[in-house]
Amino acid sequence: KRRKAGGFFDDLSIHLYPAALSKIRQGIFERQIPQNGGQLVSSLPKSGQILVLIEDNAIEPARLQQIVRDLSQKHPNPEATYLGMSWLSKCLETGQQCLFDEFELKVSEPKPSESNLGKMTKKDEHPKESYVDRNRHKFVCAQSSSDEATSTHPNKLITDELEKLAGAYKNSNDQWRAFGYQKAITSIKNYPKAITNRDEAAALPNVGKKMADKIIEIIEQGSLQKVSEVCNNERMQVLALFNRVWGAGPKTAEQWFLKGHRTLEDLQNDDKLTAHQKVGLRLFHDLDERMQREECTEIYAHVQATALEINPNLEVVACGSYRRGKPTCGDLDILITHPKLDDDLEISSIFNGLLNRLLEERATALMYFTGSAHFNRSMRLLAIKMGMSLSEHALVTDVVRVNKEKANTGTVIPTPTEASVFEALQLPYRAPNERNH
DNA sequence: CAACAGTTAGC
DNA sequence: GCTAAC
DNA sequence: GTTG
Ligand SMILES: O=c1ccn([C@H]2C[C@H](O)[C@@H](COP(=O)(O)OP(=O)(O)OP(=O)(O)O)O2)c(=O)[nH]1
Ligand SMILES: [Mg+2]
Repeated sequence: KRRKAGGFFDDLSIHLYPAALSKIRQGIFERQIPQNGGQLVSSLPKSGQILVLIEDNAIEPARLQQIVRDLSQKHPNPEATYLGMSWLSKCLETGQQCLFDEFELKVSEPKPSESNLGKMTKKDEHPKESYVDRNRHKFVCAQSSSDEATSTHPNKLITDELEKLAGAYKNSNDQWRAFGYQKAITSIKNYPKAITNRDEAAALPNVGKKMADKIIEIIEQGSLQKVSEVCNNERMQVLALFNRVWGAGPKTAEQWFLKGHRTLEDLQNDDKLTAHQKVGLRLFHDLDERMQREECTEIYAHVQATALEINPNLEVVACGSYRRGKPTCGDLDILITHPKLDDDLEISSIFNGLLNRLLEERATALMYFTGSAHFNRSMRLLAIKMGMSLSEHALVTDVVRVNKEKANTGTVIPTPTEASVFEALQLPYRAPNERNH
């Protein structure tokens, strides 16, 4: 492990560019470079000699060129040298600093024949559908939510059992396994017939081999062995209870359990609660219940009236499950905006700027706050696949992601209405009550 | 084997 | 930076 | 957990 004197990377500053670089290779290189005298640089400096290493193993030359071009524009540094990662591999193999020669990546202008214009004509000749165009209909945001198929559908026994596992995994900090279960459960709920065999199950979207086996076990045995193994123990029961405290999640629940806490009373006697958790405990039973829609209507009327007394021009909209028409609501989500038309010279330019944003962001904020959460995640995932990004602030296009990180933040698409957001994503419009996913 | 949404706030 | 919330 |  000790740093060798006279290593073959002595006095070299090296940056590993993460695009297309697997975590395993990255780990190896991050250990090897300092061991041989090199200096790892985590961010790109504006000046000074630096070697920028880019994965060139199994990557299209055009993509490689694009990365080099982007880098030299975003982090201009005349003393930077761009090299393929294979140079590093060769150095490590041969135990010496190899010549840059064929490994050096030069910044080149995109060839006119490869430009967008060229691509467009090529596309027109072969109107092959893109991945997104072929799969857009599979996103839940492209479909209307089935109005409560959830309580009556023919595979209820199966989804009830799987939901127990999904919840257990969520409560124990296995969010992605829980996410996988949840997607499978949604597919099963939308399937109109009672499932009878393994292939039928595995044919459903987001149901793989392991899930299909579980489904068959539930059909044949009436229950799943795994459910009792995972859920029926003190730890899981206590985690489920603690996760219902507002302000506590899987991590805190686990800590509390390890500290020896088992009941809400134990928690109340803990002197290390956050402000949120104290509220969560005090209102535990209140927050655990959902309100009737009618109660929300009353609360909304009160909030709206109060807001309008302050400024009669305010727009006050009830969002969340209420706007989606649900008969019960966990809370009431209210979006307040200001329908500003012209800059008001009576107030500061900073405040005018904020009011303009309130107007520009109204539709994306309304989309976000109306949900459901699952619907939002689906629509945001579709945006990613289309090279865009959707948040409560804006829909942005031409986003370039390098390993999920945004390398280019893109351009805001104006979206004056909810319908314009659906349109930009080439989705059929869905009214709020069709977003109950 | 990486991705599975994107943001804000408390501590 | 981690954790939790929306 | 499933997918590409
Ligand atoms: O993880 C989340 C949680 C919420 N939201 C959005 C969608 C959701 O509809 C809205 C309000 O959140 P809330 O938790 O109140 O959900 P809800 O849909 O109103 O359901 P509930 O009846 O439980 O309040 O915020 C998200 O985008 N992501
Ligand atoms: Mg709500």
